Amino acid sequence: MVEKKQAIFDSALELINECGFHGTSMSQLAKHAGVAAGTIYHYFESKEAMICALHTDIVDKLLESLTTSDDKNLSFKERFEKRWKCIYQFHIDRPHVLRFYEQFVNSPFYFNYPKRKEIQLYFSAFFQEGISQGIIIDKNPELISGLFFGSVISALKMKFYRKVDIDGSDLNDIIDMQWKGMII
Amino acid sequence: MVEKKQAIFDSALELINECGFHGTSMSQLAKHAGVAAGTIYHYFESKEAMICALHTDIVDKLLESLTTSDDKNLSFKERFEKRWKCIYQFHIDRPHVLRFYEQFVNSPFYFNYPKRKEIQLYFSAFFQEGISQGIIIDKNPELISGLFFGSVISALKMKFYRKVDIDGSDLNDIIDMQWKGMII
DNA sequence: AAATATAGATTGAATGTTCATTCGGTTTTA
DNA sequence: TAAAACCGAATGAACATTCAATCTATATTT
Repeated sequence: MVEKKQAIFDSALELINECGFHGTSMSQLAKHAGVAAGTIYHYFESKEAMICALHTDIVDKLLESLTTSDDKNLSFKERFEKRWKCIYQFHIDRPHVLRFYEQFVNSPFYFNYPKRKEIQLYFSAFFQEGISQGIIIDKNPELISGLFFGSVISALKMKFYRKVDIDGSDLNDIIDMQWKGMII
Repeated sequence: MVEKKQAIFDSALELINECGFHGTSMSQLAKHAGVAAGTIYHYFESKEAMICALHTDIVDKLLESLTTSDDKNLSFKERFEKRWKCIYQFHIDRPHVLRFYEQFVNSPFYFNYPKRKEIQLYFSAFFQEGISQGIIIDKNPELISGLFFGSVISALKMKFYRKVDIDGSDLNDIIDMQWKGMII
């Protein structure tokens, strides 16, 4: 059943957010998700496999969200803005994701993890378009996209971790700053 | 003896970098550092206390490095550039710090952790200077400094995690992009 | 200068707890 | 009625931490 799997994912996000990567045990997780410990192992081979599956699930949802909201008829600047806000909103809607995601991508698990390339390529391709159109500065698109993604994460960390009050006009300021730096 | 303490810190960085935050046990750490398990508990109350002390040690070293390299006679742009490069170089010189640092600041440990404010204030104050001088855009300096720090971290992650080749001219490009976004 | 005392540093085997994982059995679903 | 989903107590390994004993270095006494 998909519901139990999702309950496990949701609980994992909540518990990891609160107790950290370590600090979250499988029995805790089972209890919180309302399933037996054995059930988790019916769906996932191990704790590590569950965590990797959760990460994949999140990345898939984010990429889908980005793809459906993208509109090639808009100007590149508008697409840039939309993309930035899409990632931001994704996390606002799922406030437990950020900590999990950041813990995961900074863990040695992540090294040699295939999903990594997918999201990287997705962003690089977008900025390559901008470079080809002569709008974005002609620098390594991997670099550009890394800084772009990083600026969303920075903003989210300020909001979630540091409780810096960020309103809609602040968001536009941040996006503008990022844009100004990247255009020719 | 200070050497044993430093050996424990160095080993912790190395092991956490390789095996993650969890995945690094105290017996492993003791063995790697060439001390007995009990010795670690002579210096630190617990594993968590050791990790917090390690973080404090790193932040202190970074702030000292920033303070000694700062020169108020230089132009604000030059100071901006120097500051960016100082953080970058700090990590290049200590390649095991980044993973540990990022794991730590994204863990729930970090919430309500006094050292956090110190580094935040240090950066905010710098950008407040720039704003007062009419050089930096008049936005919340916490926001500005968060994005500044974030851009260094993004660059470092690309270098260390994604093995993106970043040379000296790339660094200047990244700093330039960041600068262009932040000036009036 | 030698002998002794003292405190702090260091050891590592022992402890009790917690953990990820298993598996024989039960319930649900198709 | 068979297969798949689910349960949760049981298991053994790994873990953080402790502590009584030993060592080291320095201070104090003879």
